[in-house]
Amino acid sequence: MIAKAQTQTAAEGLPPVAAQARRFGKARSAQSHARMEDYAELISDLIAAQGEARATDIARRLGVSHATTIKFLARMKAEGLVTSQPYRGVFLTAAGAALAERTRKRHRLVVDLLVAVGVPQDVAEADAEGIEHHVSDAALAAFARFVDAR
Amino acid sequence: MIAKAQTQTAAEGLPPVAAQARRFGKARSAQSHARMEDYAELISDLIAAQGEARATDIARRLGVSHATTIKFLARMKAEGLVTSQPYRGVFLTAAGAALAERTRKRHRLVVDLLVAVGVPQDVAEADAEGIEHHVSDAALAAFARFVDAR
DNA sequence: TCCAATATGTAGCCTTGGCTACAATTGGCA
DNA sequence: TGCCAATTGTAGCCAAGGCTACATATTGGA
Ligand SMILES: [Mn+2]
Ligand SMILES: [Mn+2]
Ligand SMILES: [Mn+2]
Ligand SMILES: [Mn+2]
Repeated sequence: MIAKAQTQTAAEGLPPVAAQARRFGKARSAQSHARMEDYAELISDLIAAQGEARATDIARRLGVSHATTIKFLARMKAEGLVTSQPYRGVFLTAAGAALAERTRKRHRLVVDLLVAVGVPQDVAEADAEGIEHHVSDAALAAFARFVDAR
Repeated sequence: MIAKAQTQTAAEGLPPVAAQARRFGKARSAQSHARMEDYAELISDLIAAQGEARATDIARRLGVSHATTIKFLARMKAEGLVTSQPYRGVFLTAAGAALAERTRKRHRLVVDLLVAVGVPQDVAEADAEGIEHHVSDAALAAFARFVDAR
Protein backbone atom coordinates (compact mmCIF):
# COMPACT_ATOMS: atom_id res chain seq x y z
CA MET A 1 0.00 0.00 0.00
CA ILE A 2 1.07 3.61 0.54
CA ALA A 3 1.02 6.01 -2.37
CA LYS A 4 3.37 4.10 -4.59
CA ALA A 5 1.52 0.83 -4.31
CA GLN A 6 -1.73 2.62 -4.95
CA THR A 7 -0.47 4.18 -8.13
CA GLN A 8 0.71 0.76 -9.25
CA THR A 9 -2.51 -1.08 -8.58
CA ALA A 10 -4.81 1.79 -9.58
CA ALA A 11 -6.77 2.21 -12.81
CA GLU A 12 -8.26 -1.31 -12.58
CA GLY A 13 -11.40 -0.09 -14.23
CA LEU A 14 -11.63 2.90 -11.92
CA PRO A 15 -11.67 6.38 -13.44
CA PRO A 16 -8.62 8.59 -12.74
CA VAL A 17 -8.71 10.10 -9.27
CA ALA A 18 -8.87 13.71 -10.43
CA ALA A 19 -11.72 13.08 -12.85
CA GLN A 20 -13.74 11.17 -10.29
CA ALA A 21 -13.16 13.83 -7.63
CA ARG A 22 -14.28 16.51 -10.08
CA ARG A 23 -17.49 14.57 -10.79
CA PHE A 24 -18.36 14.09 -7.15
CA GLY A 25 -17.55 17.72 -6.45
CA LYS A 26 -19.82 18.86 -9.24
CA ALA A 27 -22.67 16.77 -7.90
CA ARG A 28 -22.16 18.31 -4.44
CA SER A 29 -22.17 21.86 -5.74
CA ALA A 30 -25.19 21.23 -7.96
CA GLN A 31 -27.01 20.28 -4.82
CA SER A 32 -26.13 23.58 -3.19
CA HIS A 33 -27.69 25.46 -6.12
CA ALA A 34 -30.77 23.29 -6.16
CA ARG A 35 -32.72 25.17 -3.51
CA MET A 36 -32.07 28.53 -5.11
CA GLU A 37 -33.31 27.18 -8.43
CA ASP A 38 -36.42 25.62 -6.96
CA TYR A 39 -37.33 28.81 -5.12
CA ALA A 40 -36.84 30.97 -8.23
CA GLU A 41 -38.92 28.64 -10.35
CA LEU A 42 -41.67 28.33 -7.77
CA ILE A 43 -41.87 32.07 -7.12
CA SER A 44 -42.17 32.65 -10.84
CA ASP A 45 -44.88 29.99 -11.13
CA LEU A 46 -46.83 31.42 -8.22
CA ILE A 47 -46.74 34.93 -9.62
CA ALA A 48 -47.86 33.65 -13.00
CA ALA A 49 -50.67 31.58 -11.53
CA GLN A 50 -51.91 33.74 -8.68
CA GLY A 51 -50.46 37.17 -9.23
CA GLU A 52 -48.26 37.04 -6.17
CA ALA A 53 -45.81 34.82 -4.31
CA ARG A 54 -46.20 34.93 -0.56
CA ALA A 55 -43.84 33.30 1.90
CA THR A 56 -46.44 30.97 3.38
CA ASP A 57 -47.55 29.74 -0.03
CA ILE A 58 -43.96 29.04 -0.98
CA ALA A 59 -43.41 27.21 2.30
CA ARG A 60 -46.54 25.12 1.85
CA ARG A 61 -45.60 24.10 -1.65
CA LEU A 62 -42.05 23.23 -0.71
CA GLY A 63 -43.26 21.32 2.32
CA VAL A 64 -41.12 23.24 4.81
CA SER A 65 -41.90 25.57 7.69
CA HIS A 66 -42.51 29.24 6.96
CA ALA A 67 -39.50 30.11 9.14
CA THR A 68 -37.26 28.09 6.84
CA THR A 69 -38.67 29.86 3.82
CA ILE A 70 -38.33 33.34 5.28
CA LYS A 71 -34.73 32.69 6.21
CA PHE A 72 -33.97 31.41 2.74
CA LEU A 73 -35.68 34.36 1.10
CA ALA A 74 -33.38 36.65 3.09
CA ARG A 75 -30.45 34.87 1.50
CA MET A 76 -31.93 35.25 -1.97
CA LYS A 77 -32.47 38.93 -1.28
CA ALA A 78 -28.83 39.25 -0.23
CA GLU A 79 -27.82 37.61 -3.48
CA GLY A 80 -29.96 39.99 -5.50
CA LEU A 81 -32.43 37.42 -6.80
CA VAL A 82 -35.59 38.71 -5.12
CA THR A 83 -36.97 41.85 -3.55
CA SER A 84 -39.79 42.26 -1.08
CA GLN A 85 -41.54 44.80 1.02
CA PRO A 86 -42.67 43.44 4.38
CA TYR A 87 -46.09 41.75 4.16
CA ARG A 88 -46.22 42.37 0.41
CA GLY A 89 -45.05 39.15 -1.18
CA VAL A 90 -41.85 38.39 -3.03
CA PHE A 91 -40.74 39.64 -6.43
CA LEU A 92 -38.01 38.40 -8.73
CA THR A 93 -35.26 40.73 -9.86
CA ALA A 94 -34.06 40.50 -13.45
CA ALA A 95 -31.41 38.03 -12.31
CA GLY A 96 -34.00 36.05 -10.36
CA ALA A 97 -36.38 35.97 -13.30
CA ALA A 98 -33.60 34.80 -15.59
CA LEU A 99 -32.71 32.00 -13.18
CA ALA A 100 -36.38 31.04 -12.95
CA GLU A 101 -36.73 30.95 -16.71
CA ARG A 102 -33.64 28.80 -17.23
CA THR A 103 -34.75 26.50 -14.45
CA ARG A 104 -38.27 26.16 -15.74
CA LYS A 105 -37.08 25.35 -19.27
CA ARG A 106 -34.70 22.73 -17.94
CA HIS A 107 -37.39 21.26 -15.69
CA ARG A 108 -39.78 20.92 -18.63
CA LEU A 109 -37.19 19.40 -20.89
CA VAL A 110 -36.20 16.85 -18.25
CA VAL A 111 -39.82 15.82 -17.82
CA ASP A 112 -40.24 15.60 -21.60
CA LEU A 113 -37.15 13.45 -21.94
CA LEU A 114 -38.25 11.11 -19.19
CA VAL A 115 -41.68 10.73 -20.74
CA ALA A 116 -40.12 10.23 -24.16
CA VAL A 117 -38.14 7.22 -22.94
CA GLY A 118 -41.21 5.70 -21.37
CA VAL A 119 -41.36 6.98 -17.81
CA PRO A 120 -44.97 7.47 -16.67
CA GLN A 121 -45.98 11.14 -16.50
CA ASP A 122 -46.45 11.36 -12.73
CA VAL A 123 -43.21 9.51 -12.02
CA ALA A 124 -41.45 11.83 -14.47
CA GLU A 125 -42.82 14.89 -12.69
CA ALA A 126 -41.67 13.57 -9.33
CA ASP A 127 -38.20 12.43 -10.36
CA ALA A 128 -37.53 15.54 -12.43
CA GLU A 129 -37.69 17.70 -9.34
CA GLY A 130 -34.43 16.18 -8.15
CA ILE A 131 -32.83 15.18 -11.45
CA GLU A 132 -33.07 18.61 -13.07
CA HIS A 133 -30.39 20.12 -10.86
CA HIS A 134 -27.79 17.68 -12.11
CA VAL A 135 -28.35 17.94 -15.85
CA SER A 136 -25.55 19.84 -17.59
CA ASP A 137 -26.06 22.09 -20.59
CA ALA A 138 -24.45 19.50 -22.82
CA ALA A 139 -26.87 16.81 -21.65
CA LEU A 140 -29.75 19.23 -21.96
CA ALA A 141 -28.84 19.90 -25.57
CA ALA A 142 -28.87 16.17 -26.24
CA PHE A 143 -32.25 15.89 -24.53
CA ALA A 144 -33.64 18.62 -26.79
CA ARG A 145 -32.36 16.90 -29.92
CA PHE A 146 -33.77 13.57 -28.80
CA VAL A 147 -37.19 14.92 -27.87
CA ASP A 148 -37.51 16.95 -31.06
CA ALA A 149 -36.36 14.20 -33.38
CA ARG A 150 -39.23 11.82 -32.88
CA MET B 1 -55.39 37.05 -0.01
CA ILE B 2 -55.66 34.95 3.13
CA ALA B 3 -56.38 31.27 2.84
CA LYS B 4 -59.75 31.57 1.15
CA ALA B 5 -58.51 33.77 -1.68
CA GLN B 6 -55.64 31.36 -2.26
CA THR B 7 -57.91 28.41 -2.59
CA GLN B 8 -60.05 30.33 -5.03
CA THR B 9 -57.22 31.51 -7.27
CA ALA B 10 -55.15 28.35 -6.94
CA ALA B 11 -54.73 25.51 -9.45
CA GLU B 12 -53.95 27.90 -12.34
CA GLY B 13 -51.67 25.32 -13.89
CA LEU B 14 -49.94 24.68 -10.59
CA PRO B 15 -49.93 21.14 -9.22
CA PRO B 16 -51.90 20.51 -6.01
CA VAL B 17 -50.06 21.73 -2.93
CA ALA B 18 -49.77 18.30 -1.31
CA ALA B 19 -48.41 16.64 -4.43
CA GLN B 20 -45.86 19.35 -5.02
CA ALA B 21 -44.74 19.32 -1.39
CA ARG B 22 -44.34 15.55 -1.59
CA ARG B 23 -42.15 15.88 -4.68
CA PHE B 24 -39.89 18.50 -3.16
CA GLY B 25 -39.65 16.47 0.02
CA LYS B 26 -38.66 13.40 -1.90
CA ALA B 27 -35.92 15.30 -3.71
CA ARG B 28 -34.61 16.57 -0.37
CA SER B 29 -34.51 13.14 1.21
CA ALA B 30 -32.92 11.58 -1.87
CA GLN B 31 -30.12 14.05 -1.41
CA SER B 32 -29.59 12.92 2.16
CA HIS B 33 -29.16 9.32 1.00
CA ALA B 34 -26.85 10.30 -1.84
CA ARG B 35 -23.65 10.37 0.20
CA MET B 36 -24.33 6.97 1.74
CA GLU B 37 -24.92 5.50 -1.72
CA ASP B 38 -21.80 7.05 -3.21
CA TYR B 39 -19.64 5.80 -0.36
CA ALA B 40 -21.03 2.27 -0.59
CA GLU B 41 -20.53 2.15 -4.35
CA LEU B 42 -17.04 3.62 -4.17
CA ILE B 43 -15.92 1.31 -1.38
CA SER B 44 -17.14 -1.65 -3.37
CA ASP B 45 -15.38 -0.40 -6.51
CA LEU B 46 -12.13 0.16 -4.63
CA ILE B 47 -12.19 -3.30 -3.10
CA ALA B 48 -12.89 -4.83 -6.51
CA ALA B 49 -10.15 -2.84 -8.21
CA GLN B 50 -7.42 -2.73 -5.59
CA GLY B 51 -8.35 -5.33 -3.03
CA GLU B 52 -8.97 -2.79 -0.29
CA ALA B 53 -10.72 0.50 0.42
CA ARG B 54 -8.74 2.85 2.62
CA ALA B 55 -10.05 6.06 4.05
CA THR B 56 -7.55 8.30 2.28
CA ASP B 57 -8.25 6.73 -1.09
CA ILE B 58 -11.95 7.22 -0.57
CA ALA B 59 -11.35 10.84 0.43
CA ARG B 60 -9.15 11.48 -2.58
CA ARG B 61 -11.66 10.04 -4.99
CA LEU B 62 -14.55 11.93 -3.46
CA GLY B 63 -12.52 15.13 -3.43
CA VAL B 64 -13.01 15.77 0.30
CA SER B 65 -10.65 15.88 3.25
CA HIS B 66 -9.78 12.65 5.02
CA ALA B 67 -11.34 14.04 8.20
CA THR B 68 -14.67 14.35 6.43
CA THR B 69 -14.40 10.79 5.18
CA ILE B 70 -13.44 9.32 8.54
CA LYS B 71 -16.34 11.06 10.23
CA PHE B 72 -18.75 9.80 7.58
CA LEU B 73 -17.40 6.25 7.83
CA ALA B 74 -18.16 6.34 11.55
CA ARG B 75 -21.76 7.10 10.66
CA MET B 76 -21.87 4.23 8.18
CA LYS B 77 -20.42 1.93 10.81
CA ALA B 78 -23.12 3.08 13.24
CA GLU B 79 -25.74 2.23 10.63
CA GLY B 80 -24.28 -1.20 10.07
CA LEU B 81 -23.13 -0.66 6.50
CA VAL B 82 -19.39 -1.04 7.00
CA THR B 83 -16.88 -2.49 9.43
CA SER B 84 -13.24 -1.63 9.87
CA GLN B 85 -10.23 -2.36 11.94
CA PRO B 86 -7.98 0.65 12.42
CA TYR B 87 -5.36 0.95 9.66
CA ARG B 88 -6.90 -2.01 7.88
CA GLY B 89 -9.27 -0.45 5.44
CA VAL B 90 -13.02 -0.54 5.28
CA PHE B 91 -15.25 -3.52 4.55
CA LEU B 92 -18.88 -3.66 3.54
CA THR B 93 -21.37 -5.61 5.63
CA ALA B 94 -24.02 -7.62 3.82
CA ALA B 95 -26.32 -4.59 4.01
CA GLY B 96 -23.56 -2.33 2.75
CA ALA B 97 -22.73 -4.66 -0.12
CA ALA B 98 -26.39 -4.84 -1.09
CA LEU B 99 -26.63 -1.05 -1.11
CA ALA B 100 -23.46 -0.86 -3.20
CA GLU B 101 -24.81 -3.35 -5.70
CA ARG B 102 -28.14 -1.59 -6.11
CA THR B 103 -26.37 1.73 -6.43
CA ARG B 104 -23.87 0.46 -8.98
CA LYS B 105 -26.59 -1.08 -11.14
CA ARG B 106 -28.57 2.13 -11.06
CA HIS B 107 -25.50 4.22 -11.83
CA ARG B 108 -24.70 2.08 -14.87
CA LEU B 109 -28.23 2.13 -16.14
CA VAL B 110 -28.43 5.91 -15.82
CA VAL B 111 -25.22 6.29 -17.80
CA ASP B 112 -26.51 3.85 -20.42
CA LEU B 113 -29.79 5.73 -20.73
CA LEU B 114 -28.04 9.07 -21.09
CA VAL B 115 -25.74 7.70 -23.76
CA ALA B 116 -28.68 6.06 -25.51
CA VAL B 117 -30.44 9.39 -25.92
CA GLY B 118 -27.32 11.01 -27.31
CA VAL B 119 -25.42 12.42 -24.34
CA PRO B 120 -21.65 12.16 -24.85
CA GLN B 121 -20.04 9.44 -22.76
CA ASP B 122 -17.95 11.72 -20.52
CA VAL B 123 -20.85 14.10 -19.93
CA ALA B 124 -23.04 11.11 -19.13
CA GLU B 125 -20.53 9.84 -16.59
CA ALA B 126 -20.33 13.25 -14.93
CA ASP B 127 -24.05 14.02 -14.82
CA ALA B 128 -24.98 10.50 -13.73
CA GLU B 129 -23.10 10.96 -10.47
CA GLY B 130 -25.75 13.45 -9.37
CA ILE B 131 -28.78 12.26 -11.33
CA GLU B 132 -28.64 8.66 -10.14
CA HIS B 133 -29.80 9.52 -6.63
CA HIS B 134 -33.08 10.91 -7.90
CA VAL B 135 -34.13 8.13 -10.23
CA SER B 136 -37.00 6.09 -8.81
CA ASP B 137 -37.44 2.36 -9.38
CA ALA B 138 -40.30 3.05 -11.76
CA ALA B 139 -38.15 5.34 -13.88
CA LEU B 140 -35.29 2.85 -13.70
CA ALA B 141 -37.54 0.14 -15.06
CA ALA B 142 -38.47 2.38 -17.96
CA PHE B 143 -34.79 3.12 -18.57
CA ALA B 144 -34.05 -0.61 -18.72
CA ARG B 145 -36.85 -1.21 -21.21
CA PHE B 146 -35.69 1.68 -23.38
CA VAL B 147 -32.02 0.72 -23.37
CA ASP B 148 -32.77 -2.95 -24.12
CA ALA B 149 -35.27 -2.29 -26.88
CA ARG B 150 -32.92 -0.75 -29.37
C1' DT C 1 16.26 -1.76 13.76
C1' DC C 2 14.27 2.46 13.67
C1' DC C 3 12.60 6.54 11.49
C1' DA C 4 10.24 9.39 8.29
C1' DA C 5 6.44 9.35 5.35
C1' DT C 6 1.81 7.99 5.24
C1' DA C 7 -2.47 6.93 7.20
C1' DT C 8 -5.67 7.39 10.72
C1' DG C 9 -7.96 9.74 14.37
C1' DT C 10 -9.59 13.92 17.20
C1' DA C 11 -10.94 18.68 18.15
C1' DG C 12 -13.06 22.60 17.06
C1' DC C 13 -14.88 25.61 13.78
C1' DC C 14 -18.22 27.00 9.93
C1' DT C 15 -22.40 27.09 6.74
C1' DT C 16 -26.61 25.22 5.18
C1' DG C 17 -31.04 24.12 5.84
C1' DG C 18 -34.17 22.08 8.77
C1' DC C 19 -37.25 22.72 13.14
C1' DT C 20 -40.35 24.90 17.19
C1' DA C 21 -41.84 28.65 19.92
C1' DC C 22 -42.91 33.12 20.43
C1' DA C 23 -43.64 38.09 18.81
C1' DA C 24 -45.38 41.56 15.83
C1' DT C 25 -48.10 43.22 11.98
C1' DT C 26 -52.03 43.30 8.68
C1' DG C 27 -56.36 43.63 7.06
C1' DG C 28 -61.14 41.28 6.36
C1' DC C 29 -65.30 41.34 8.34
C1' DA C 30 -68.53 41.22 12.35
C1' DT D 1 -64.42 50.62 13.97
C1' DG D 2 -62.01 47.39 16.16
C1' DC D 3 -60.83 42.60 16.84
C1' DC D 4 -58.96 38.27 15.61
C1' DA D 5 -57.04 35.11 12.44
C1' DA D 6 -53.55 34.71 9.14
C1' DT D 7 -49.15 36.19 7.70
C1' DT D 8 -44.73 37.62 8.50
C1' DG D 9 -40.74 38.01 11.30
C1' DT D 10 -37.29 36.65 15.13
C1' DA D 11 -34.74 33.70 18.30
C1' DG D 12 -32.63 29.76 19.36
C1' DC D 13 -32.02 25.01 18.70
C1' DC D 14 -30.23 20.87 15.91
C1' DA D 15 -27.85 17.62 12.49
C1' DA D 16 -25.28 17.06 8.35
C1' DG D 17 -21.33 17.73 6.02
C1' DG D 18 -17.70 20.54 4.95
C1' DC D 19 -12.95 22.43 6.61
C1' DT D 20 -8.06 23.11 9.11
C1' DA D 21 -4.89 21.99 12.62
C1' DC D 22 -2.97 18.99 15.49
C1' DA D 23 -2.08 14.27 17.52
C1' DT D 24 -1.27 9.42 17.16
C1' DA D 25 -0.28 5.04 14.96
C1' DT D 26 1.83 2.06 11.21
C1' DT D 27 4.94 0.45 8.23
C1' DG D 28 8.20 0.19 4.21
C1' DG D 29 12.85 0.79 3.57
C1' DA D 30 17.40 2.74 4.47
MN1 LIG E 1 -36.06 20.81 -8.26
MN1 LIG F 1 -38.21 22.18 -10.76
MN1 LIG G 1 -23.54 9.72 -7.06
MN1 LIG H 1 -22.48 6.69 -8.61
